[in-house]
Amino acid sequence: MQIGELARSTGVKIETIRYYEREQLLPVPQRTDGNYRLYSPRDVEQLRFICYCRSLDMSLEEVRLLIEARDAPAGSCLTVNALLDEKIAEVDARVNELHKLQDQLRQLRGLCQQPDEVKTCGILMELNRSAEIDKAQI
Amino acid sequence: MQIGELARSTGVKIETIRYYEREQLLPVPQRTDGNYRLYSPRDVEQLRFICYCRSLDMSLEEVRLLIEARDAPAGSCLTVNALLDEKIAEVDARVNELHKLQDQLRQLRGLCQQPDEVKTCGILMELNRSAEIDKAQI
DNA sequence: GAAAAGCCTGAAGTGGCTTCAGGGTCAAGG
DNA sequence: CCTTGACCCTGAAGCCACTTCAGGCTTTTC
Repeated sequence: MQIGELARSTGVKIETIRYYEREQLLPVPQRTDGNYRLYSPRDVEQLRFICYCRSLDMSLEEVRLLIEARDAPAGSCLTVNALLDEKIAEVDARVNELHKLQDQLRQLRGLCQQPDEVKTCGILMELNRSAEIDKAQI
Repeated sequence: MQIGELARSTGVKIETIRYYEREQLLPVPQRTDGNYRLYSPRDVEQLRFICYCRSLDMSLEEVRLLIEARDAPAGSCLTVNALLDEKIAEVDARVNELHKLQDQLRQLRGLCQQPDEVKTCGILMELNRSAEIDKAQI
Protein backbone atom coordinates (compact mmCIF):
# COMPACT_ATOMS: atom_id res chain seq x y z
CA MET A 1 0.00 0.00 0.00
CA GLN A 2 1.43 3.36 -1.04
CA ILE A 3 1.20 6.54 0.97
CA GLY A 4 -1.72 7.91 -1.07
CA GLU A 5 -3.89 4.91 -0.32
CA LEU A 6 -2.95 5.02 3.35
CA ALA A 7 -3.92 8.69 3.38
CA ARG A 8 -7.26 8.00 1.71
CA SER A 9 -8.10 5.08 3.97
CA THR A 10 -7.35 6.95 7.20
CA GLY A 11 -8.23 10.53 6.29
CA VAL A 12 -4.73 11.65 7.25
CA LYS A 13 -2.90 13.91 4.83
CA ILE A 14 0.15 12.56 3.07
CA GLU A 15 2.30 15.32 4.49
CA THR A 16 1.12 14.49 7.99
CA ILE A 17 2.00 10.84 7.54
CA ARG A 18 5.50 11.78 6.48
CA TYR A 19 5.63 14.14 9.44
CA TYR A 20 4.67 11.35 11.85
CA GLU A 21 7.42 9.23 10.35
CA ARG A 22 9.99 11.98 10.92
CA GLU A 23 8.71 12.26 14.49
CA GLN A 24 9.12 8.50 14.89
CA LEU A 25 5.48 7.85 15.64
CA LEU A 26 5.30 5.61 12.61
CA PRO A 27 8.04 3.08 11.83
CA VAL A 28 10.30 3.64 8.83
CA PRO A 29 8.40 1.94 6.00
CA GLN A 30 9.72 -0.28 3.24
CA ARG A 31 10.36 1.27 -0.16
CA THR A 32 9.70 0.26 -3.75
CA ASP A 33 12.48 0.30 -6.33
CA GLY A 34 11.29 3.78 -7.28
CA ASN A 35 11.74 4.90 -3.64
CA TYR A 36 8.00 5.04 -2.87
CA ARG A 37 6.96 4.24 0.70
CA LEU A 38 5.18 0.91 1.18
CA TYR A 39 2.87 0.35 4.13
CA SER A 40 1.57 -2.82 5.81
CA PRO A 41 -1.78 -3.34 7.55
CA ARG A 42 0.17 -3.06 10.83
CA ASP A 43 1.12 0.49 9.83
CA VAL A 44 -2.49 1.33 9.09
CA GLU A 45 -3.43 0.28 12.63
CA GLN A 46 -0.65 2.29 14.13
CA LEU A 47 -1.77 5.39 12.25
CA ARG A 48 -5.37 4.87 13.35
CA PHE A 49 -4.19 4.50 16.92
CA ILE A 50 -2.42 7.84 16.62
CA CYS A 51 -5.51 9.47 15.13
CA TYR A 52 -7.74 8.20 17.87
CA CYS A 53 -5.36 9.45 20.55
CA ARG A 54 -5.17 12.82 18.81
CA SER A 55 -8.98 12.97 18.77
CA LEU A 56 -8.72 12.62 22.56
CA ASP A 57 -6.53 15.74 22.57
CA MET A 58 -3.32 13.93 23.36
CA SER A 59 -0.09 15.57 22.32
CA LEU A 60 2.23 13.64 20.04
CA GLU A 61 4.56 13.19 22.99
CA GLU A 62 1.72 11.58 24.93
CA VAL A 63 0.85 9.38 21.99
CA ARG A 64 4.48 8.29 21.93
CA LEU A 65 4.18 7.31 25.60
CA LEU A 66 1.01 5.34 24.97
CA ILE A 67 2.58 3.49 22.06
CA GLU A 68 5.55 2.66 24.23
CA ALA A 69 3.30 1.41 27.04
CA ARG A 70 1.22 -0.60 24.62
CA ASP A 71 4.26 -2.29 23.16
CA ALA A 72 5.88 -3.07 26.50
CA PRO A 73 5.06 -6.77 26.85
CA ALA A 74 4.53 -6.90 30.61
CA GLY A 75 4.79 -3.34 31.87
CA SER A 76 2.28 -1.88 34.28
CA CYS A 77 -0.32 0.52 33.00
CA LEU A 78 0.26 3.06 35.77
CA THR A 79 1.68 5.48 33.21
CA VAL A 80 -1.44 5.16 31.12
CA ASN A 81 -3.68 5.86 34.10
CA ALA A 82 -1.62 8.85 35.16
CA LEU A 83 -1.65 10.24 31.65
CA LEU A 84 -5.41 9.97 31.40
CA ASP A 85 -5.96 11.49 34.83
CA GLU A 86 -3.78 14.41 33.89
CA LYS A 87 -5.57 14.85 30.60
CA ILE A 88 -8.97 14.77 32.31
CA ALA A 89 -7.85 17.43 34.76
CA GLU A 90 -6.53 19.55 31.90
CA VAL A 91 -9.76 19.34 29.96
CA ASP A 92 -11.84 20.10 33.05
CA ALA A 93 -9.74 23.16 33.76
CA ARG A 94 -10.02 24.33 30.18
CA VAL A 95 -13.78 23.89 30.18
CA ASN A 96 -14.05 25.99 33.31
CA GLU A 97 -11.94 28.71 31.74
CA LEU A 98 -14.04 28.70 28.63
CA HIS A 99 -17.28 28.92 30.60
CA LYS A 100 -16.01 32.07 32.25
CA LEU A 101 -14.93 33.34 28.89
CA GLN A 102 -18.40 32.70 27.46
CA ASP A 103 -19.96 34.81 30.19
CA GLN A 104 -17.52 37.64 29.64
CA LEU A 105 -17.92 37.63 25.89
CA ARG A 106 -21.72 37.55 26.01
CA GLN A 107 -21.82 40.34 28.54
CA LEU A 108 -19.50 42.42 26.42
CA ARG A 109 -21.52 41.73 23.31
CA GLY A 110 -24.68 42.86 25.06
CA LEU A 111 -23.21 46.33 25.43
CA CYS A 112 -23.65 47.10 21.75
CA GLN A 113 -26.87 45.90 20.20
CA GLN A 114 -27.11 48.53 17.49
CA PRO A 115 -24.23 49.26 15.19
CA ASP A 116 -23.18 52.72 16.18
CA GLU A 117 -20.23 55.02 16.05
CA VAL A 118 -17.00 53.76 17.51
CA LYS A 119 -16.75 56.56 20.00
CA THR A 120 -20.02 55.61 21.67
CA CYS A 121 -19.69 51.85 21.22
CA GLY A 122 -20.29 50.14 24.54
CA ILE A 123 -17.96 47.32 23.69
CA LEU A 124 -14.94 49.48 22.98
CA MET A 125 -15.71 51.61 26.02
CA GLU A 126 -15.81 48.50 28.14
CA LEU A 127 -12.61 47.11 26.64
CA ASN A 128 -10.86 50.35 27.50
CA ARG A 129 -12.43 50.48 30.95
CA SER A 130 -11.42 46.90 31.73
CA ALA A 131 -7.86 47.69 30.82
CA GLU A 132 -8.06 50.55 33.32
CA ILE A 133 -9.38 48.28 36.03
CA ASP A 134 -6.69 45.71 35.48
CA LYS A 135 -4.28 48.54 36.11
CA ALA A 136 -5.86 49.45 39.43
CA GLN A 137 -5.73 45.86 40.58
CA ILE A 138 -1.99 45.41 40.11
CA MET B 1 9.52 54.19 32.27
CA GLN B 2 11.89 51.47 31.08
CA ILE B 3 10.86 48.12 29.73
CA GLY B 4 11.50 46.33 33.03
CA GLU B 5 9.13 48.55 34.93
CA LEU B 6 6.49 48.22 32.22
CA ALA B 7 6.87 44.47 32.45
CA ARG B 8 6.52 44.48 36.23
CA SER B 9 3.51 46.77 36.22
CA THR B 10 1.58 44.77 33.63
CA GLY B 11 2.79 41.24 34.27
CA VAL B 12 3.90 40.93 30.65
CA LYS B 13 7.37 39.54 30.02
CA ILE B 14 9.99 41.84 28.58
CA GLU B 15 10.47 39.57 25.58
CA THR B 16 6.75 39.62 24.90
CA ILE B 17 6.69 43.41 24.99
CA ARG B 18 9.48 43.53 22.42
CA TYR B 19 7.60 40.94 20.39
CA TYR B 20 4.44 43.07 20.41
CA GLU B 21 6.52 45.98 19.21
CA ARG B 22 7.91 43.93 16.33
CA GLU B 23 4.35 42.89 15.52
CA GLN B 24 3.32 46.53 15.55
CA LEU B 25 0.78 46.14 18.33
CA LEU B 26 2.74 48.61 20.39
CA PRO B 27 4.11 51.82 18.89
CA VAL B 28 7.86 52.24 18.46
CA PRO B 29 8.95 53.75 21.78
CA GLN B 30 11.36 56.55 22.44
CA ARG B 31 14.91 55.66 23.44
CA THR B 32 17.35 56.90 26.04
CA ASP B 33 20.89 57.91 25.08
CA GLY B 34 21.95 54.41 25.99
CA ASN B 35 19.37 52.99 23.54
CA TYR B 36 16.98 51.77 26.23
CA ARG B 37 13.28 51.84 25.39
CA LEU B 38 11.21 54.51 27.17
CA TYR B 39 7.48 54.10 27.64
CA SER B 40 4.72 56.58 28.38
CA PRO B 41 1.50 56.04 30.37
CA ARG B 42 -0.26 55.82 26.98
CA ASP B 43 1.88 52.79 26.13
CA VAL B 44 0.98 51.17 29.43
CA GLU B 45 -2.71 51.51 28.56
CA GLN B 46 -2.18 50.08 25.12
CA LEU B 47 -0.38 47.07 26.56
CA ARG B 48 -3.16 46.52 29.10
CA PHE B 49 -5.71 46.73 26.32
CA ILE B 50 -3.82 44.01 24.47
CA CYS B 51 -3.63 41.86 27.60
CA TYR B 52 -7.33 42.17 28.25
CA CYS B 53 -8.17 41.21 24.68
CA ARG B 54 -5.79 38.25 24.89
CA SER B 55 -7.55 37.18 28.10
CA LEU B 56 -10.72 37.10 26.01
CA ASP B 57 -8.94 34.65 23.67
CA MET B 58 -8.50 37.09 20.82
CA SER B 59 -5.69 36.46 18.38
CA LEU B 60 -3.11 39.19 17.90
CA GLU B 61 -4.63 39.82 14.47
CA GLU B 62 -8.00 40.39 16.12
CA VAL B 63 -6.45 42.68 18.70
CA ARG B 64 -4.94 44.64 15.84
CA LEU B 65 -8.41 45.03 14.34
CA LEU B 66 -9.85 46.21 17.65
CA ILE B 67 -7.09 48.75 18.12
CA GLU B 68 -7.72 50.00 14.61
CA ALA B 69 -11.46 50.28 15.24
CA ARG B 70 -10.88 51.99 18.56
CA ASP B 71 -8.58 54.56 17.00
CA ALA B 72 -10.83 55.31 14.02
CA PRO B 73 -12.41 58.58 15.11
CA ALA B 74 -15.86 58.08 13.59
CA GLY B 75 -15.95 54.58 12.20
CA SER B 76 -18.84 52.22 12.84
CA CYS B 77 -18.44 49.43 15.34
CA LEU B 78 -19.90 46.79 13.04
CA THR B 79 -16.50 45.13 12.81
CA VAL B 80 -16.29 44.95 16.56
CA ASN B 81 -19.70 43.33 16.79
CA ALA B 82 -18.91 40.82 14.08
CA LEU B 83 -15.62 39.96 15.70
CA LEU B 84 -17.26 39.31 19.05
CA ASP B 85 -20.06 37.25 17.52
CA GLU B 86 -17.54 35.10 15.74
CA LYS B 87 -15.49 34.68 18.88
CA ILE B 88 -18.57 33.70 20.88
CA ALA B 89 -19.47 31.08 18.29
CA GLU B 90 -15.93 29.73 18.34
CA VAL B 91 -15.88 29.43 22.10
CA ASP B 92 -19.31 27.77 22.18
CA ALA B 93 -18.17 25.23 19.61
CA ARG B 94 -15.00 24.51 21.51
CA VAL B 95 -16.90 24.04 24.77
CA ASN B 96 -19.19 21.52 23.09
CA GLU B 97 -16.20 19.63 21.75
CA LEU B 98 -14.56 19.56 25.15
CA HIS B 99 -17.72 18.31 26.83
CA LYS B 100 -17.77 15.35 24.48
CA LEU B 101 -14.10 14.85 25.13
CA GLN B 102 -14.69 14.85 28.88
CA ASP B 103 -17.23 12.04 28.52
CA GLN B 104 -14.92 9.98 26.38
CA LEU B 105 -11.93 10.43 28.64
CA ARG B 106 -13.86 9.58 31.80
CA GLN B 107 -15.36 6.52 30.21
CA LEU B 108 -11.94 5.38 29.07
CA ARG B 109 -10.45 6.03 32.47
CA GLY B 110 -13.16 3.92 34.10
CA LEU B 111 -11.89 0.88 32.23
CA CYS B 112 -8.80 0.56 34.39
CA GLN B 113 -9.32 1.20 38.08
CA GLN B 114 -6.50 -0.97 39.36
CA PRO B 115 -2.99 -0.66 38.00
CA ASP B 116 -2.49 -3.89 36.17
CA GLU B 117 -0.40 -5.41 33.43
CA VAL B 118 -0.41 -3.62 30.12
CA LYS B 119 -1.67 -6.64 28.24
CA THR B 120 -4.87 -6.74 30.28
CA CYS B 121 -5.29 -2.98 30.69
CA GLY B 122 -8.80 -1.99 29.71
CA ILE B 123 -7.68 1.41 28.55
CA LEU B 124 -5.11 0.16 26.08
CA MET B 125 -7.51 -2.53 24.89
CA GLU B 126 -10.12 0.13 24.29
CA LEU B 127 -7.69 2.45 22.52
CA ASN B 128 -6.77 -0.38 20.18
CA ARG B 129 -10.39 -1.38 19.72
CA SER B 130 -11.46 2.17 18.93
CA ALA B 131 -8.79 2.38 16.26
CA GLU B 132 -10.28 -0.80 14.80
CA ILE B 133 -13.77 0.67 14.81
CA ASP B 134 -12.65 3.84 13.11
CA LYS B 135 -11.29 1.59 10.42
CA ALA B 136 -14.63 -0.17 9.93
CA GLN B 137 -16.40 3.15 9.64
CA ILE B 138 -14.32 4.46 6.76
C1' DG C 1 37.29 49.88 38.91
C1' DA C 2 34.68 45.82 39.09
C1' DA C 3 30.56 43.29 39.80
C1' DA C 4 25.67 43.06 39.26
C1' DA C 5 21.52 44.38 37.31
C1' DG C 6 19.39 45.87 33.44
C1' DC C 7 19.04 46.38 28.64
C1' DC C 8 20.06 45.44 23.50
C1' DT C 9 19.88 42.53 18.94
C1' DG C 10 19.12 38.72 15.86
C1' DA C 11 18.39 34.01 15.42
C1' DA C 12 16.45 29.75 16.58
C1' DG C 13 13.18 26.72 19.09
C1' DT C 14 8.25 25.22 20.49
C1' DG C 15 3.99 22.04 18.55
C1' DG C 16 1.62 20.10 14.98
C1' DC C 17 1.33 20.46 11.28
C1' DT C 18 0.89 22.93 6.13
C1' DT C 19 2.83 24.83 2.07
C1' DC C 20 6.20 25.43 -1.34
C1' DA C 21 9.88 24.72 -4.76
C1' DG C 22 11.88 21.68 -7.53
C1' DG C 23 12.36 17.54 -8.73
C1' DG C 24 11.83 11.86 -9.81
C1' DT C 25 8.57 7.54 -11.10
C1' DC C 26 5.14 5.10 -13.45
C1' DA C 27 1.05 3.70 -16.20
C1' DA C 28 -1.85 4.85 -20.15
C1' DG C 29 -2.61 6.93 -24.68
C1' DG C 30 -1.05 8.68 -29.29
C1' DC D 1 9.11 6.12 -28.44
C1' DC D 2 7.26 10.06 -26.37
C1' DT D 3 4.27 12.68 -23.72
C1' DT D 4 0.80 13.55 -20.37
C1' DG D 5 -0.90 13.18 -15.90
C1' DA D 6 -1.17 11.04 -11.54
C1' DC D 7 1.61 9.90 -7.98
C1' DC D 8 5.58 10.23 -5.22
C1' DC D 9 10.14 12.25 -3.30
C1' DT D 10 13.14 15.77 -0.44
C1' DG D 11 14.38 19.78 2.20
C1' DA D 12 13.17 24.18 3.61
C1' DA D 13 10.09 27.64 5.12
C1' DG D 14 5.67 29.30 7.09
C1' DC D 15 1.96 29.45 10.73
C1' DC D 16 0.93 31.48 15.84
C1' DA D 17 2.31 33.51 20.02
C1' DC D 18 5.65 33.40 22.17
C1' DT D 19 10.19 31.71 24.61
C1' DT D 20 14.98 30.86 24.76
C1' DC D 21 19.60 31.59 23.61
C1' DA D 22 24.04 33.67 22.43
C1' DG D 23 26.69 37.41 22.75
C1' DG D 24 27.29 42.03 23.87
C1' DC D 25 26.30 47.05 25.64
C1' DT D 26 24.79 50.47 29.70
C1' DT D 27 23.92 51.84 34.14
C1' DT D 28 24.02 51.46 39.00
C1' DT D 29 26.13 50.08 43.23
C1' DC D 30 29.90 48.93 46.21
